[in-house]
Amino acid sequence: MGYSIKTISQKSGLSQYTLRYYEKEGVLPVVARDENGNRCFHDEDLELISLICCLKDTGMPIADIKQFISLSKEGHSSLPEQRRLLQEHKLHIDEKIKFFQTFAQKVEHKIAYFSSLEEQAKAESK
Amino acid sequence: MGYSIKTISQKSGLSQYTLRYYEKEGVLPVVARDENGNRCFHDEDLELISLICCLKDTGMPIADIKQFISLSKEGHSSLPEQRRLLQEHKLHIDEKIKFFQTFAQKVEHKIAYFSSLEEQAKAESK
DNA sequence: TATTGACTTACAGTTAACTCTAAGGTCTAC
DNA sequence: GTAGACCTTAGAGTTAACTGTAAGTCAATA
Repeated sequence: MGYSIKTISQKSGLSQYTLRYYEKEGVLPVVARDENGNRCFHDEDLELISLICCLKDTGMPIADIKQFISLSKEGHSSLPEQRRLLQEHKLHIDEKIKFFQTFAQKVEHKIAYFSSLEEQAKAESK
Repeated sequence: MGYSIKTISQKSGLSQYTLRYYEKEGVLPVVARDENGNRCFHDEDLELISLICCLKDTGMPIADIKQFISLSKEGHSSLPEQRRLLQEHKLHIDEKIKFFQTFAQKVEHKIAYFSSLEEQAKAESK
């Protein structure tokens, strides 16, 4: 009946410190507690944490994630706004992918250039 | 005969603060000076700055960029090592692209889910 | 000649995102 | 009944990467 912070830390890859920090900052919604006052995570929390990690790892600042999460507490009326935020972020990710692809090419060219310099140096040393 | 720090700031998109900071930290090699002691950038610098931005924007920490740049001062003998670092980073970028593509899909699914919830809410309110 | 503007330095301050410490509560096993 | 593992909080400290400030130099212009 619920997961400890240790378990969630292992499952999510976030440290216990980070999980507490996220809750305190409102990046995570307030987590349920057991009879001893210890955090008691559920599957929905884990799912939300997975989404949060996804947003974070694709470059969304935690202040923005916080805003997104605070909307999800407001129920149905905030669905369009939540969707809008995700769509905006999706554009961001797509841009980043293009950007990364361009830069992967650039780095590849640079690598080829270094290879050619090495060949040249080898030829000269003969 | 050389660009001022202001010009380079405009061309590179890095602030003057950042350019000075990069030079001080060894992220940029030492920049030439004019007769007044002012920085005097050249096209090679601009090219190198462009590579540095590329590495930075694809997630290389500036400590690593610094290491890469310090190698380029050592001439031909360090070419293979420079190439190795770039190749390693290229793998990193490729991984990130895959990761981002996966997450773009995940976010897209979430958007679709929100849309369906909105439809449902609309239907219920009728 | 005085002021304006662009530059210089050294160094202090800021921001985001953790990360750790200290002091303490609760449960289980020996 | 105490040792050890787990949890709690408040708040301090850390790290990377800037960003800003203060005090000063220099050259061109009103």
